[in-house]
Amino acid sequence: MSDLALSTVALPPRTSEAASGQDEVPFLRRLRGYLDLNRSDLQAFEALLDPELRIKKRRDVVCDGYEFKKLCFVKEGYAARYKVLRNGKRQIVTFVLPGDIIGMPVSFFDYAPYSVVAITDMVLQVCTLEAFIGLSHRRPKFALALSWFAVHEAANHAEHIINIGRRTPIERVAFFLLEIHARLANVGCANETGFKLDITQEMMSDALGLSVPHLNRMLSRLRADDMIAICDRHVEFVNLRAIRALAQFQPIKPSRVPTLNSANP
Amino acid sequence: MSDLALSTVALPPRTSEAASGQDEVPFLRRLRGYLDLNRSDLQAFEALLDPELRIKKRRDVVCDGYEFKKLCFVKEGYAARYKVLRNGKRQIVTFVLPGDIIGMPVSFFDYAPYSVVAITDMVLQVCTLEAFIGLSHRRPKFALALSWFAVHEAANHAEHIINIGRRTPIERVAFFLLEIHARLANVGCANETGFKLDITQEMMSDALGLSVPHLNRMLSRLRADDMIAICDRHVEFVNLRAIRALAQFQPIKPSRVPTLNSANP
DNA sequence: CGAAATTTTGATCACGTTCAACTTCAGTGG
DNA sequence: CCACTGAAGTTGAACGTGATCAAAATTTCG
Repeated sequence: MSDLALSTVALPPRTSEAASGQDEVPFLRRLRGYLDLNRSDLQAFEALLDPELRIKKRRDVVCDGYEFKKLCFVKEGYAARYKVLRNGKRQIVTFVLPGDIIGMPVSFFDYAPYSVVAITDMVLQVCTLEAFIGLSHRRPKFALALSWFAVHEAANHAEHIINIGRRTPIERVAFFLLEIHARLANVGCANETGFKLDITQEMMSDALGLSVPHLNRMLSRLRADDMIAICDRHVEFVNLRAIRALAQFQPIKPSRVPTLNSANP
Repeated sequence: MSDLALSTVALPPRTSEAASGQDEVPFLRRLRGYLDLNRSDLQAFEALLDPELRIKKRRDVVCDGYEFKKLCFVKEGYAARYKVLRNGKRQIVTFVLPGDIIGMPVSFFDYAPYSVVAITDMVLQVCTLEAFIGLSHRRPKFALALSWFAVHEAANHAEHIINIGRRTPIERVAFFLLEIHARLANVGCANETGFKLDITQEMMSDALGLSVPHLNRMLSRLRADDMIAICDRHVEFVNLRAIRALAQFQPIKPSRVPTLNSANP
């Protein structure tokens, strides 16, 4: 519970409440998975943020080929990072979930190499990349957190590569569902055995490199085999053990940033 | 040869020479693509390094499931990061080239999520992850460099996802060759229009999610269509424009770390 | 030089794409 | 309230691509 009981403890209960409470924003929850943040860190971080930004479903947040230099911490909603090829085919590189950062990696390039589209209505906390860099110089732990973030992202991508490269379609779909569930659970947006899947089958197929009909058949088969149950976009894992075995799913999560005897310049 | 000319030595012209010279180690070349390093930075970095490590071809450097907490900066040689599935199929997530870091991302997990095998004999510069973290606290620019590194890696993975997800086999192979070439060229290990490809077709097929025979046919076709020429493992792009068009290849490289008015703690 | 690894070629066939039609459902205006 | 629209999900049939298996040719290496 009280991961931050150690902060400084100046204030009575408020701090620890907000610090570890259910109502914390997903991004900070994610950060706390990587390292400890004291109250001063939090204040410094929050000082960077612009007012909350609300994005409508279906809006492109980032456009392939245009400059974009912001970090948008996703508080609510889903997005998809994608690219369309000449032949009209679209590949979704990854789904951006609460606790993820839109602008990672696009803001690290002169021109965004991908587009990002909002799948649902979204709420974002925004700061400029420059501001975050500034913070990183003053408090290196934020730079390290950024590294951990990026590494985590790379590892997720690696899993995705393995998934579409060498798994059969049925395994691929199973793995995908488990992965999304794990990522949502990691930021407190899913329960033990199920989650809300606000993603159309067309998008899933574009993420998994399958055709829509075939993806549909695979989902049907998972249902027929009593692995999952779907009721208006809520996915429930009926037989978690079985589907994990099928997908050969192993949850991926980076270790914490090692804490030395801290900053001594 | 004189990669370390810059180490202690207080000589005037040597420094700037070594700083941008052809003979610099690939990793530092890579770093310099992200940000400026002064002599003091270099010394601090080199102080972390263990003696050079030589690895024999075919050796596993990292083993899936075991702890590994080092950063190995590749000076010479190629490696492959991979995972094998239950059915015996292997997916190569990415090839590790000079200037890359073995241990990224595996060292950021409690247990390595992938294996890494040396494809050729290798020369590595090694330090512990902890030591690098320490340096990052003292000099935040290294933490930022690490972020840029990880982001670059994630972006390369994203390209790989797009490649195997939505490109046809022939485009896939073409893209792959262009990508490897670009990455080698970025650290000075390839010439304008060709490069040494020390990777068996079996490995390529495991990276691209194709069968060996089919990969072979695609390579033949690229040769027949006068896109490439291969002479004992040296690939030459005969018609660079054509193959780029075929692959829809766009080189990917992160912008530089923005320099504010620098560290003011 | 012999053995093993790698590349190349061929024949067959299953799998997943493609294309098409149909269903279901939510939203909208007459 | 119902007809209309468009998006999303579902099902079927036919086709073609790329996997699979097998074997030969070639190269690499001990």
